[in-house]
Amino acid sequence: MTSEVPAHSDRACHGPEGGGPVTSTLARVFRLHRMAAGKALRQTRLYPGQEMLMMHLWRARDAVRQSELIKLLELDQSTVTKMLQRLEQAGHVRRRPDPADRRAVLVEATDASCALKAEIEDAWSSLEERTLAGLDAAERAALSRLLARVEANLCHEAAYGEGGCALHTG
Amino acid sequence: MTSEVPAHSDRACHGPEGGGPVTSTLARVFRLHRMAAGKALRQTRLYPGQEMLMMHLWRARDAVRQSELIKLLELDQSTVTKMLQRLEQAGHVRRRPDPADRRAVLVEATDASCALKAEIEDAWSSLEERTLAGLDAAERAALSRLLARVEANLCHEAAYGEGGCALHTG
DNA sequence: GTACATTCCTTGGCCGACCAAGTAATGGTC
DNA sequence: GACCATTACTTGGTCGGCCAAGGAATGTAC
Repeated sequence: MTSEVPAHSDRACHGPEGGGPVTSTLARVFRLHRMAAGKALRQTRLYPGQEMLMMHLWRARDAVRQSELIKLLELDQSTVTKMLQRLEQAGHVRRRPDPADRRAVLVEATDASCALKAEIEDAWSSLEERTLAGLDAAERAALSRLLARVEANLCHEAAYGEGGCALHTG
Repeated sequence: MTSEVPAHSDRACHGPEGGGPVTSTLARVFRLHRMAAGKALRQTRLYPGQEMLMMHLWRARDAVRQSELIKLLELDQSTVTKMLQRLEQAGHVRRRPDPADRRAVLVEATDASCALKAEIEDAWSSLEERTLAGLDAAERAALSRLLARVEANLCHEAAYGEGGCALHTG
């Protein structure tokens, strides 16, 4: 017994599984969203995913330890390393060794990158709005809440082998 | 020192969002979900994303044109090409030119791959269930419906965003 | 039937993301 | 001090995913 879901509101673009598993819907939604973000970001010369990192850097006005960044982004170490290498190459980020701990690396946004800040935040909120177009406040809250519960489920799942994801959602 | 869960994260595990976190929640949920899927799939030697392709192939019992597959998966041509090359290399897929149209390529699942079918579908429904754990039927339906609406928004975006839309007031 | 456009697929390049393995510094224990 | 585990980051590899550009067969118009 599965999917007596209505899920028939709109079939503009695709339709393979229609009301099928949330799983595949999730994948499609994410990809569409990422693509839209990528398109919006293209003029800023940032690649999708990098804007997240930069936003963390802008928010923390001081230099941030790379390990802290990794925890915040919940990404693999090596992923962040390579992203930072490219962002540094592009002049958006500066890295220097932490004098207090010679293993660590301190990262900060360059002044040049700050010029992008407003533009990116603008693009983000614009995309957020277009993503949620047609949903009223209650529906948005419901979506947010449901996604948070799903996230908690998956987080718990992931935490079984490792120790990660100290997730809490208000 | 006790070996309890550290859980001394100074900040909650939420991203850099002022008030509308759906966007970043979506990203995290998707990544978590994909990681869980990848872990479940590892024993089958399939990589995350490939199972989607294989499921389409298994569903269509006959050979499928690659272009059809691309439409079904809503992925880039080159992405599918490379996935198929790897799947063929791994023996999960067979490709042959379409005699009726020498541009086209016909793809079908190998018999060997069919051994994975049950296992993968099992893993999928299991993951689906764990993802939605704790949500009752109404909540699942609501989530499905909301995601579908979001998808429609983004789909519309992708279709018309090329140069026509220009409706967001900067 | 020749020229043009379209479709179908491949290649190469790039980035995000993972894992696995390795180096370097730090910390703790004896 | 010497030893070992932990932390912090890097490197190398692989895949999924995109774009851009190309080649080959097909379809269409003139």
